[in-house]
Amino acid sequence: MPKNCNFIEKLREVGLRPTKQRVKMCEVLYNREKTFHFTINDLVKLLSEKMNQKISLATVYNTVHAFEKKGYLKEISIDSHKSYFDTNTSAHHHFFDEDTHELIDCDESDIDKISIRKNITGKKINSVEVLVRVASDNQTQK
Amino acid sequence: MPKNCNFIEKLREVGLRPTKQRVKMCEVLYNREKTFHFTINDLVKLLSEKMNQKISLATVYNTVHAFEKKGYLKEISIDSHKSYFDTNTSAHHHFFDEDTHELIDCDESDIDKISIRKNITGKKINSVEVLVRVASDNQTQK
DNA sequence: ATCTACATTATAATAATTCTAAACTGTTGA
DNA sequence: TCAACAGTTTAGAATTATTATAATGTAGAT
Ligand SMILES: [Mn+2]
Ligand SMILES: [Mn+2]
Ligand SMILES: [Zn+2]
Ligand SMILES: [Zn+2]
Repeated sequence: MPKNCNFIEKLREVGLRPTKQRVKMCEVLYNREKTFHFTINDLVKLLSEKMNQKISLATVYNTVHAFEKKGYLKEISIDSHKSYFDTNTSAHHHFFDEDTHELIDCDESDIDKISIRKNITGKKINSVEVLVRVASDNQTQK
Repeated sequence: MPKNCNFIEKLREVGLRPTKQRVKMCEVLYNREKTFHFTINDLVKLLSEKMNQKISLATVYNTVHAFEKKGYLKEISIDSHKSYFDTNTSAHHHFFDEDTHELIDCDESDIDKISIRKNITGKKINSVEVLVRVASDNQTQK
């Protein structure tokens, strides 16, 4: 989603009422250069601290899920104990930094197309995603 | 872990006291032909219903995490809302059936080795795992 | 048999998420 | 323009998964 676009229009296009809470959340999520990976907690903090916007927690959850359903956000499973969301809704792979708990997008050139030779009868493949877990390289005892 | 092995010995080997709760959990987890993928709830149900073994929920959590730390179990992140564990602790890929919420192991021949061309300075790769989400193929409107 | 460190248990506490029901607001069309 | 309605927000309660607490029990050693 480009910078400075009209979030009111965007929301209307998918049938979401452009309430001020939703518009503010769009600003936080999409007025940025790069993909944003976040937890609900990250988002609540950004809204209250950086944006000075008091939004009830229930609304943050509701809105995130509304955005997810409309294709504005994608949920990423990295850690069974917390939900991560991604403003990059296309199919893509991730690095996960186990030290900082940060997600990093891969692009096409980082990982070759995965070829799946297994087939499950009656089932179709919905997605194929790779997760590369990394951590600091601290056994350099030269 | 092979069938009918001596769980008491196995537990001692890694420094876990073979209490009756732990041995019973070993039986449920490892006396089976194939890899077992489960949630804590699945395991509690099996213990109480099938094995007629009353074990406190805290013990099930404690023991699962003790087994995880000792390399008897591996946690799998599939769904941010629930923890899945796997008796197959080797590096391997999965299919996840979104209809039944079942995990299926891939073997070597199912997916080629993944080549990672991205490098993050100061970080080493801990694991590379693929998750293939599948669901029933219901758009056969011939 | 006794001792001690570790394990189990019931229960309370915490954390993430969802529900509820009342108040509020964007949109529509008279 | 503005009443009416449907959809939205909200505070707070409820629910669910998980972890902590502290008393009791037990495996393994002597
Ligand atoms: Mn969710
Ligand atoms: Mn866990
Ligand atoms: Zn991403
Ligand atoms: Zn597995």
